[in-house]
Amino acid sequence: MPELPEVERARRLIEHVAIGHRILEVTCAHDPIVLVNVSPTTVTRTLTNRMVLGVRRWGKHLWLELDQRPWPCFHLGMTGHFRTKGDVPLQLASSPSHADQTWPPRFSKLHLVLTGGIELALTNKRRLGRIRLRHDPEHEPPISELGFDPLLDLPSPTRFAELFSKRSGVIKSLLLDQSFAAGVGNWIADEVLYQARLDPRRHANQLSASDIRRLRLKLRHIIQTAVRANADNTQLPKSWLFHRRWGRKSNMTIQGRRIEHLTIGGRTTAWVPEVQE
DNA sequence: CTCAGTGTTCAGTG
DNA sequence: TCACTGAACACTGA
Repeated sequence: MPELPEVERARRLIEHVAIGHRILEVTCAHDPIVLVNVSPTTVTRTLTNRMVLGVRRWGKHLWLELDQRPWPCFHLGMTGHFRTKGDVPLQLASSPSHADQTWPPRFSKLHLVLTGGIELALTNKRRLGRIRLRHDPEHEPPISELGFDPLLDLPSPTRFAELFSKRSGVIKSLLLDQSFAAGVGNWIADEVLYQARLDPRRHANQLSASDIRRLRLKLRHIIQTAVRANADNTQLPKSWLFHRRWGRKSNMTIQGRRIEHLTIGGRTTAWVPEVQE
């Protein structure tokens, strides 16, 4: 599910419920796909009795800073969610509607009971998420291999243009490349290109200075807007392509203009030729 | 029944 | 080295 804004919401949720609390109990699923090179036993032993000091994010990766290393690192894949048992400000709650009352939830991969009676669970229905242990997450793969985070570390206009001049691939693929821009996923890439009025098939090193300037500002604007909305998609501006990119793929329009679909880099790309060509 | 999906990685090719 | 493709991973819902 998540692109940068959803992961940031998960970060805030965990920060809200876990900072300053100690982990009393850990239940970790036996799932060798989600758990990368680590056993459930080791995860449990590593986390039990630890104090949560911080919650950090870079791109779509999330990790906990504990009072003792190694630290747990998470990637949510397409269907990962953090859920909590107990009251949480509504805007931080995981998915807008989770009528699922069971606890711990279905597809739970990690379940933590913290001091103060708070419980936190990581679910992953489709098992594309990952849990890792790292001594220094920022300086070890996979996080060390990520590019800039558009929210935390957007390059200056000059630097941004430099990055583009060095890449020859198509811009849609470049935006999805996590070693270029960490946290951008399929719908954000399409939204940025639509709002910046750029054909997704253009090559990075053939953009003009003003193309690159628009792209940078839209990247920042779209991510900031989605993060301020706490990744509640219903709150995103009505004018955004986001609201119209899915559904039946025929006869879709935005402001009277036809939405077309292409496959670029193996992903469906929604775009509006009249605006972006 | 089939296929695509708010994602990533790896093998193979040019 | 870089860029691109397709497959794999696993499951649900249109």
